[in-house]
Amino acid sequence: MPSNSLKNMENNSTEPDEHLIVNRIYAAVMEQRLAPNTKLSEPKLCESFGVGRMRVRRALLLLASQGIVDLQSNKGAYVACPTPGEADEVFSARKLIEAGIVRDLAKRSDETAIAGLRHHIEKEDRAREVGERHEIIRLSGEFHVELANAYGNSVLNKTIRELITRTSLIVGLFGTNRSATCPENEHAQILDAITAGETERAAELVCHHLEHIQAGLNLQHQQPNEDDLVAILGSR
Amino acid sequence: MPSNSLKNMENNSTEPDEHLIVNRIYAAVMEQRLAPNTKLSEPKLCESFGVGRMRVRRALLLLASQGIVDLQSNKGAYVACPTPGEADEVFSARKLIEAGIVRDLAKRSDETAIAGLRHHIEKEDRAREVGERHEIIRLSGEFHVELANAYGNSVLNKTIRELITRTSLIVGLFGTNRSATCPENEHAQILDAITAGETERAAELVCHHLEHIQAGLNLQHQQPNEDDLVAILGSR
DNA sequence: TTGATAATAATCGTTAACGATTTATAACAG
DNA sequence: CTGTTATAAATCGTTAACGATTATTATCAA
Repeated sequence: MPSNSLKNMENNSTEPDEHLIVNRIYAAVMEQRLAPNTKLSEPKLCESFGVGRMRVRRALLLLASQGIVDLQSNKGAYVACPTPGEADEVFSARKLIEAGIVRDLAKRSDETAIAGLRHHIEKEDRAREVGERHEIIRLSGEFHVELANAYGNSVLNKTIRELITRTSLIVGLFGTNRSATCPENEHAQILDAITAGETERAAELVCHHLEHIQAGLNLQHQQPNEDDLVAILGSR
Repeated sequence: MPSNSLKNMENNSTEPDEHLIVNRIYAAVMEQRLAPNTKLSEPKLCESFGVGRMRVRRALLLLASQGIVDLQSNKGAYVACPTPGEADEVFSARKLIEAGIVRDLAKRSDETAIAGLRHHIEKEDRAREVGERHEIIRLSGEFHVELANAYGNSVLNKTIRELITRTSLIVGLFGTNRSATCPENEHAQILDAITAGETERAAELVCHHLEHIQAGLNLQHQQPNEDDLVAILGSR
């Protein structure tokens, strides 16, 4: 029941900023616990996070500026529903940026960064064995965040995080049954190319990797998700 | 007198969004009419744009999320003062993204896009002849925006616009007397490489171009700008 | 005159309240 | 029973007001 997944996000009450709210929603979208078109009503969010309306409103504005939520005037905030055109743009941008990142990473051959990425891939493998769906999805996307992390540029880091979150929305909308995660072992191949210092091959592998994800989508029939049905049929 | 430059920004009262405020401040920063560390007090902005405090506050939040302004708790909003480390990150990110863009542009060889860029360079040349400082600065930065525009990806477009604006702040802080604009004729060289379809050369030219700008900076002595002096000496 | 201290003014952050629009519910005609 | 209309509830956007903090000015001692 993905419509109740907001309940999982209580307030830690440690951070004064509204970035906490943003990060929580980021995480929920990344793990596909928040489906596209889910309504994010202000009163519900206020209660969930235990903060005033202003904080929630600011967080929603930030999320809207990043294409994660859609603010409809006088109607409210909804988790964004990327169009096929936007999906193209996101993948295109990701290919360009991530190819550049791995190219430079392969040039550097930073041992500790590579070790960290290797460790992450092991975590992915273990999660796949156990079969925790949310965990697999989360780690699968997080690998790409870790790539940007290893590069150590906060600007690109932020952009990539944003794009990966939007990718989660795209996969949630257009993805076929088993396309929610990255094709396995491709991450390992990319890392191998980086480790070997093969810059162009690493860049190509990343591009192909993203194209594989894109190929697993069905951009024609934007499948109406379950939440839509719930909204149409009513919940009581 | 750069401290009064806010006066030039009256409200058009056509657009309902607060993006208008954001864009005005963007433009002012790009043309270096708003120097780093300039205080953006809410009452002044409200009056300048003829809007309520909420709008101004939202705009400032958006600008802060993009690193253009710095929100200091209980003190107010100030035009950001990038550190040398941030400057490095901005240039590094720009090199990666813009190199990728021109590489792909050279691959495509889109006639109309090239014609548009050629036209823009002509405008730059004319402005240089006339000697309008603000105009030169604006067009010089805008060429890079036009590159992203030609690529036609709104995601990269937004990111590049953000980075170029931050570059204006960096040049304003660390730039030497005549380093405010891009080295002339380098834009033309880049476009020539794109037109000729020389992908790698175009990418290298862009990187070198950005490195030239970076080389014209003096990251050691962060020159205290005039506005600081005005604030110290008082204005009456 | 210079420096420190106290009082005043201005600004910021937040909360609460109000109208406006939308959505849900209920009543009713066909 | 279906479709429509009218009422009621809920939500959103905005404005106004209130403490709290900061900046400025004025006062006074050295």
